[in-house]
Amino acid sequence: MSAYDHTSAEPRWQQKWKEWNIYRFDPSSKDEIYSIDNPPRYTSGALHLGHATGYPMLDFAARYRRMRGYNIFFPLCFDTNGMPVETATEKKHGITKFNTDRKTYLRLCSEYANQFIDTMTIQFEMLGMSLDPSIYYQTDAPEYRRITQITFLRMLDRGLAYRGTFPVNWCVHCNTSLADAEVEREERKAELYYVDFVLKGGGHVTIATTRPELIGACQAVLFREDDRRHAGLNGQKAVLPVYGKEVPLLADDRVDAAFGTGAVMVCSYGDKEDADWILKHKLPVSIIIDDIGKMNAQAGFLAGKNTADARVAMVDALSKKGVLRKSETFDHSVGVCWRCATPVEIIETKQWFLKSVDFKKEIMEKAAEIRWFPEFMKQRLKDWTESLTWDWVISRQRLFATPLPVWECTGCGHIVPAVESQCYIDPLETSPPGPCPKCGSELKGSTDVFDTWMDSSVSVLYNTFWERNEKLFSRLFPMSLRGQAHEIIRTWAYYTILRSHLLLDEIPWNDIMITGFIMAPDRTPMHTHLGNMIDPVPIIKKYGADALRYFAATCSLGTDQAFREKDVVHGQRLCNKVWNIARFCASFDVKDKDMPRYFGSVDSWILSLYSAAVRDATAFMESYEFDRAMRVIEQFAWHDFADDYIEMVKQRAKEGDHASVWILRTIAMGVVRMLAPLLPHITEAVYQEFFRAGEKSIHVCRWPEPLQQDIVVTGAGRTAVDIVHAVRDWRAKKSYNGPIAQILMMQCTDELKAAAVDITGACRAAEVRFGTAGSYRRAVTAVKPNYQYIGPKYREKAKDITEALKSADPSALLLNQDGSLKIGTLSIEKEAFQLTVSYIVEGTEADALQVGDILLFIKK
RNA sequence: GGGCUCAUGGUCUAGUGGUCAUGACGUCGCUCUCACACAGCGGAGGUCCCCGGUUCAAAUCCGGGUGAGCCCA
Repeated sequence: MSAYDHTSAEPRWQQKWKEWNIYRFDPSSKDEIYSIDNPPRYTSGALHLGHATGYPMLDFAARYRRMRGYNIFFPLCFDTNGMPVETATEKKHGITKFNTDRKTYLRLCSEYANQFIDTMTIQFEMLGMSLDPSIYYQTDAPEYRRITQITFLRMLDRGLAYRGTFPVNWCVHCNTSLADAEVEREERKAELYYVDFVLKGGGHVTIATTRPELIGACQAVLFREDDRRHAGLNGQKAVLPVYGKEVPLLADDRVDAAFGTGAVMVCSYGDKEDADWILKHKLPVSIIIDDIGKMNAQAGFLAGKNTADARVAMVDALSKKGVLRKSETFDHSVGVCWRCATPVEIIETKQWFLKSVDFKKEIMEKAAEIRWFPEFMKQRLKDWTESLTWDWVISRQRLFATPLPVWECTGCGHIVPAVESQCYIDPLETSPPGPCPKCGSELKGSTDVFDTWMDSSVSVLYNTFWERNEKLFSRLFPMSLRGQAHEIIRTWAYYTILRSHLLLDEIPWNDIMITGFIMAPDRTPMHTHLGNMIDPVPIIKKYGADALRYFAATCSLGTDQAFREKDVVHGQRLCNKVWNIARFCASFDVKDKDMPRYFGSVDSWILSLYSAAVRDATAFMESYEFDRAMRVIEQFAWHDFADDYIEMVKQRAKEGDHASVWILRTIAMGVVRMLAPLLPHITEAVYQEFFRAGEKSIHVCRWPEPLQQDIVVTGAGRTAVDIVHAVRDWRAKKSYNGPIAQILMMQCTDELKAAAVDITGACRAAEVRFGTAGSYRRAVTAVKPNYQYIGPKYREKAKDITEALKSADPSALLLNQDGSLKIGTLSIEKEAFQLTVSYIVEGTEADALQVGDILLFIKK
C-alpha cells in the first residue's frame, strides 16, 4: 500500500526549484539559446482554466529543450496596460477619467493592476511553470514603455507612422478610437426603414436604411448599374427629406441588390462600408455625430440628441412628411466595441496611424519563413492580413497606457517628437524643448496614448534586449518560439510580425505554436457571464498540478478542447503508476553500472521498444505534439514496460540477474526523464527518492537517447510476450486461476527456449517443456483468407482466391507437404490463408494455444 | 457569404489506402499474486455522419451533401 501524495510533494519541489535557481537564463553561457516569447499574463485577477492549460504547454517546450542542453529564456512577465484595468479600476473606485485627475487615476490603475501580481506568480508556481523571474518584465514599466516609444520614433522618422484625419472606429462609451481588431461583430435585431427620396427631375427613389437619423449626413445614393428598378438614375440628383440637400445617384457594383430596395444611402459615416464608399467615390464628408455619440449642429433639429433618440425623432418627422414607406425588423450584424459591446460609430478625428495595408505581401513572406504549429493556423493570419483596408490606428484617448512621446503646437499643430535618449518620457510631465520651431507658439504634450498592442507587439524586442544590450540582442534575436492561442493571431501575432518587419526586416521568432481554447465540459465556450468558468486551483489541490498538466498534454495544438475531468483523474493515476514503477525498479541493487554484454530475448525486445519510444517521443516533442509524445511514453511505460516486461522478469531480477536489473533501472530512469517536462513534480520526487545520481534535479538531467543498435533483437522476445498474453487469455476464458503444472511448447527456437524462465514467471507455471511434432494430431476446423497477403500479390485476381478459400469445406481440405493448399484448379501457398485447427493429444482434445508459429499445450 | 477545423462503440478520443479499427472512461466477469486494488487479467459494446466516385482493397483519397465549433465579412 503505497501511493504518491501530491499535496506534500508538489509545494516541496516547487520550493526547492526556487532555491536551486535551475530555471535561470544564463547570459554568459555559451550554450545554444532557446527563447520563448510567452504571453505576458494580463493582470486582471486569478488564472482560469484556459491559462492553466495553455501555459503548461509552453512549459513542456521549455523543459524539454532545457533537457536537450539549451540555455532557456522563458520570462515571468505580466501585461498591465489597457482598458480592462481602467474599466475595473473605475468600477472599483466609482471614478471616470473625466472626474478624476490624471495622476490619481494612473496611480489607482497601477495599484489595481499590481495587486494581483504576487497571487498570479504563486499560481504559476503551483502549476509547476519553469518561468524565470531574473528576466521579469511588466508592460507598464518605464524601461518597457521606453522600447514602445523608441520604436514609434523610428517609424515616425521613416514615415511609417503618421498623423491623419481619417475615419476611425470610435466607441462613444469608452470615448476612444478602436482598431479593426478591436471591433467585434454581433447579431442584433434592427429596424429597417424604407424612405422615399424625391428626385430632382421628378419621381422618387426608395432607399432602405437602419439609421434614418443620419440622413443629414447622406452624401449619395448608390445602386447597381444592372438593377432594372433603378434604370436610368445614374447621374441624377435626389433631394434629402427634411434637409432638402441635393445628393448624386451613383452606380456601384458592390451594392447588394437583394437587400432592401437595392438602393442604399451613403453617409459620412454610418458604418465602415460607408467610409469605404466615401473614399472610393471621393464624396464630401460632413460630421453629424460627435465623439460622445451626440448629434451635432449639422443634424439640425436633431442636435443634442443621442443617436437612439434622434432616430425616433427622425422616424416621426419622416412619417409626418409621408416619405416613410414602411419598416421591418431583421437580423443585422453590427460592429461593437470588444470591451463594452456598444455599437461602434465611424467618426473623423485626428489620430496616429501605422502603415500596414502597404505591407500585406511582405507580412505573408515573413509568415512563410516562420514554422507554424499547426501549419493550418497560418491561413488565419493570411485571411486577416489580406482583408485589411485601413492602416492600424495606434492612438487611443485613454490614460493607463504608454503616452505618445510627442508635443504638439497649440498654434499651428506642428508635431515635435521627443528624442530617443529622453525615452521613457511622459510629454505631459516633461517640458517641451522650446516653443514651436515653425510658428513660435507654445508646445503642449500629447494626451494620446498607444494602443496596448503597440506595447504587446514589442515583447520580442524587449526580451531580446534590443536597444539595451546589443551583444545579447545579436544572440537572442530572433526568438525561438512564440506561444499563444488562436484568437489573437490577428492582433498579437500579426502586429508582432509587422513591427519586426518594419523595424528590422526580420522574422520575430523561428517557430509559432498556436494553442486551442479550453471549453466547458459541455463544449460551450467559458464566459464569466455564463457562469461556467472553471477555477483551476481546486483541481490542482484535489488531483495535483501534474494531473492537470496531464490534461494539458492530451490537448492537441490548435484544437479547442472541452475540459475533461476524467483525464485529470487519469493523470493522477499515471503519477501513482510512475511512483510505483520507479520504486520497484529502484529496489534492485545494480552492482555493475555498465551495460551488460548479453541480453535475453525478452530483454532485447523491451530495449528495442524503449529505443523506439524515445525516438518517437523526441520527434513529437520537437514538433510540439505533446499529446502524441504523452501517448507514446505512457503506452510504453505503463503497458509494455510495466505490464509485460516487469511481470516477466520479476523472478529473474529478484535472483540477481544483472541484465534484467540493469534494464529495470535504465528504462525506469529513461521513462522518468521523458515524463519530466510533462509531469515535473512526480518525476522530481522519484528522481530524488530513488534515482538521484550526479545532477541536482531531474530537470537538469539530459533527455534520453535511443540505445545503440548493437543489441540483437530476434522475434523470440515478442513471441514470449505473446505466449504470456495467450496464457492469460486462456486463464480468463477458462476462469481458471490455479497453478499451471506444465506448458509444453512445440517448434521452439533456441532463443525462445532461453526465454522459458520469463514465461514461467509471468504465467505462474511450474515448468516449461519442449516437445516434438508427432506427439499430437491435428484437425482443420476453419480456413480464413489472409487479405493483407493476397491483395498486393494477386491484385485483380484476389477476389477469386478469397472466394475459393471462403467457400471451401475445411474438413475436406488437402494440405500439401509445404503447407500449401489445393482448391479445385488453384494452388494456394500457405501465406495466403490461416487455418483454425484443434489438437488431439493422447486421444483427447488438448488445451492448445497457437501463438504465431509456436504451438503449446497447457497441463493444469 | 468566405476561411479553417471536425464528425469513429454509452461518453471522449487515436488512426492518412491493406480486411478481427486505437486507447481512455464507463460497464460486466475474475484476482487483495510479495511495485501499484489510484492495480492486474479478460469480456461485451462500432452501419468509422450520409450519397456517389477512384482502387484488387477506403474510416483513410476525390466529388457532392448534412451537422457542429472557431475565425472573419
